[in-house]
Amino acid sequence: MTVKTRFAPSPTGFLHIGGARTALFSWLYARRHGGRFVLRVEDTDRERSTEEAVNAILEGMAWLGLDYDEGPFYQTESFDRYREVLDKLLEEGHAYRCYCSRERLDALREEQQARKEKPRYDGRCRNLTEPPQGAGDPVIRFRSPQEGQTLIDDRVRGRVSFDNAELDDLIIARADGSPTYNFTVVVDDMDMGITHVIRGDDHLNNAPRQANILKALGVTPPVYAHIPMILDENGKKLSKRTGAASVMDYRDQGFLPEAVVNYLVRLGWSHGDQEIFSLDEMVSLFDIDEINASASSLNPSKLLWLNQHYLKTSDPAHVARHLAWHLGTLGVDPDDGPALEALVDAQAERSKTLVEMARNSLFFYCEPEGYDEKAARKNFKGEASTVLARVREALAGLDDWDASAIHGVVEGVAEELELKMGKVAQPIRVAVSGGPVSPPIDQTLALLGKATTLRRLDAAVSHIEKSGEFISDAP
RNA sequence: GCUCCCAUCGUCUAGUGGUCCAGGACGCCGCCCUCUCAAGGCGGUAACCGGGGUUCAAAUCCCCGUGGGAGCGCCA
Repeated sequence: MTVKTRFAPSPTGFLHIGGARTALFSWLYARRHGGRFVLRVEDTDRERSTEEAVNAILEGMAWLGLDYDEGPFYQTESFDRYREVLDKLLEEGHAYRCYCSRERLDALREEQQARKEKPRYDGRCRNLTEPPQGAGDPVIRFRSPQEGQTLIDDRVRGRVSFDNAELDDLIIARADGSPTYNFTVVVDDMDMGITHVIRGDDHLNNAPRQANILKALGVTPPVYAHIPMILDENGKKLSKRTGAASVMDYRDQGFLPEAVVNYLVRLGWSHGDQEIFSLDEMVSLFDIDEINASASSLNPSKLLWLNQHYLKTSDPAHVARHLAWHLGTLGVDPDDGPALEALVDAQAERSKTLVEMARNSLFFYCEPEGYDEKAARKNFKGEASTVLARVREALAGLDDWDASAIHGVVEGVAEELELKMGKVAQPIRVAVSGGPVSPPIDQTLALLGKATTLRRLDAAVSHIEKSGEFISDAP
């Protein structure tokens, strides 16, 4: 049997992190077993479904690299098929028309709640032979078995049993004839030949209803795997207020998709003590049986750690492409500076995110706006201008502008002036970057280029001399 | 309220009756390295929710409690 999984989001918002993991697990399972992965958009609620949401979901999937073999399918395009199955169910007595008004249903629910009972339909129309007098358009309800139990052999929960008495006759088609969720899922899973349903455990309670409908249709239910929820860092339910709820927020915050995917796969799933997984490794190792049954909380610092890991170890050209995008959002032209791959090499080990990397690299593209006050006070003391002037002079005579040559020159000046490396490198750093932090000074200058370096050194020397005069004039 | 699910360091987790006075990772703390910031190396801190069983033996199995979560829509 060929494995076939699906991801079935409803387009009522962006692709959030929990949905992304569900999609990832489904994708992984299909890939692992050489099966197929389908994307199905559950848009039967026309009131709430939007095209923007569809696009946001597609964009999120694409960014994560989760490709699908079939789809995207839209449920709104299968209404004829749902109608057909509905008629069949009606004909065979597995479903019936219900004429109860919303008012009656609301009142019923309230009464039951007041009596501390579980709200459920009381079956008034279950055995009707004719429509009642003056009845409006009926909804269609599934005739749910009233006795016995429904067993779900869930791959992550184990065997879960439900008393059928707990399950009422759910509505499978609205008064306007449109089908509802629990029905369309069943029909689509059946028609598409879905073998494994991997979804959030908020659907666990729907499983017995769906299994019963499938049974009425004479079909064996798929294998279910209900995966636990993802909570925010405080163990609370995720909401839009949680820093990054949408996967696209993670892109905007400077994460690499492979870091997000690696982070997500380890949330609820593990393979011994291994933390780092390439996509290929995930595909060959992933299994439903290793999914944890308990909910997990987001751990932002671990994601940051993973992101830096990928920043450091991925192909610099790949990282460079992402960095270029972020530089662009900061209003910088990535072509108007050092070679990006070299920049990535220099900055990766001091960046947790691409945003951080881009911001800390700004001085390679634009003149620093003044000097960091504290850094200048510490490194631009009187004699610093002499040091910088000497460095400038030595550097000006350098023909091969590369890191090792630059290193030699800077070291030479330090020896000549009998200064420690720090006393020379740090003033240069502040002079060229405007602040106290940059990659190693030789690399920084190599990246910056000779002309820019000399120009900034000159500017720093005159800055120091000017403020030096000012200070010595003071009483 | 009813039904269903869950429960190991702060967090992600390993652990499937003995090899566990519980292992790894992130974070945190300390040391080393060092031109800054980092990165890296080394070391440290920290957990089996509680109570009953079962068993020669329980983090691992069972029951109860407690705590968390989900569902109970003409939403998905």
